[in-house]
Amino acid sequence: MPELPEVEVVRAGLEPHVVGRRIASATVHSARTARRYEPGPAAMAAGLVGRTVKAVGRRGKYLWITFSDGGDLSALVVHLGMSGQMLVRDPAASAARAPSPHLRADITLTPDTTECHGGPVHVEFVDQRTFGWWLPAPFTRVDGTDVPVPVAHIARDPMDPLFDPAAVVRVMKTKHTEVKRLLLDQTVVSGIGNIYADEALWRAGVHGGRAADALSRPALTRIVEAAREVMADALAQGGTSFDALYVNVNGRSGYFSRSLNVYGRGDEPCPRCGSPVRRESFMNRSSYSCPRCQVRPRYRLR
DNA sequence: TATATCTCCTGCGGGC
DNA sequence: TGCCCGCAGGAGATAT
Repeated sequence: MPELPEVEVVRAGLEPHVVGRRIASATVHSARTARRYEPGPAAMAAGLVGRTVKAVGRRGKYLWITFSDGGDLSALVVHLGMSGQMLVRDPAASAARAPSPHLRADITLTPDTTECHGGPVHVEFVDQRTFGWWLPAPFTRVDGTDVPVPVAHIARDPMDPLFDPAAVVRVMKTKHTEVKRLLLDQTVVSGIGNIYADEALWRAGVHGGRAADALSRPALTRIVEAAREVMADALAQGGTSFDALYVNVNGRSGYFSRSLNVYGRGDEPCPRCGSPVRRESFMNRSSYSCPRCQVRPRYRLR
């Protein structure tokens, strides 16, 4: 599932192929991909044609393409959801084969600046489970940084140079809710999904069901630092992949799933103490933890 | 206002 | 073999 490291791999992979190129054609095949854009998929596609790409940005799990010509909608925000892929193809190769049944949108770009080398490229948005979306949007300034409006409510992620772990800990300390819930709350700290939340909590030795306001500041700091570490490690290995649902722009998978300590390893021995990893239901999804290293609190919130 | 739960969606795997 | 059900989970909407 694309979390921060996976989205960063996609951003870094996309950037050299699209910056300096102009969108020659665009098609948004799925209304669901354009569900957040009121004018609809056809209008979205029409609005993209002729735009020149200046940069590819990211905050947390949100990706955006910035256009150099300004205008009202100067970014295309892309969220990969659970299964979205941004695949860079050779246009001739794309034309020669049958499109993916899960192709939701695609654009063809041609070189527009002298700094841009090579020929046209084709970018496909493939999304099996259709939780992903595209949304053209203007920029706004938040906390001294320009971000697209749909990203304005998203907190800085642990890979952001201006990320402030102490500020995140201060916010967490005020919340009377499970600490894992806060790790998944993108307005508190962004980029963390179910996999990295479980891995960070395991590294910090804290059960995700503990109330954030009942944890000490050092414990919360340990969790936030662990989240940063685990995502940096994952990024170094090209992201996590369990199946073909997460791939980079070339369609290749990352390797970090081999380094996961607890996520998806129910009943397997904890790498630290050997106790069988426990699987629990949390927020309608699975949580994995070590019963010895991460003692479950006696209380239950609510 | 803060927190918790529901809903959207598709494909895979297991059980019957 | 075929059908049904549970599971996976990000994030906005809705409920408490």
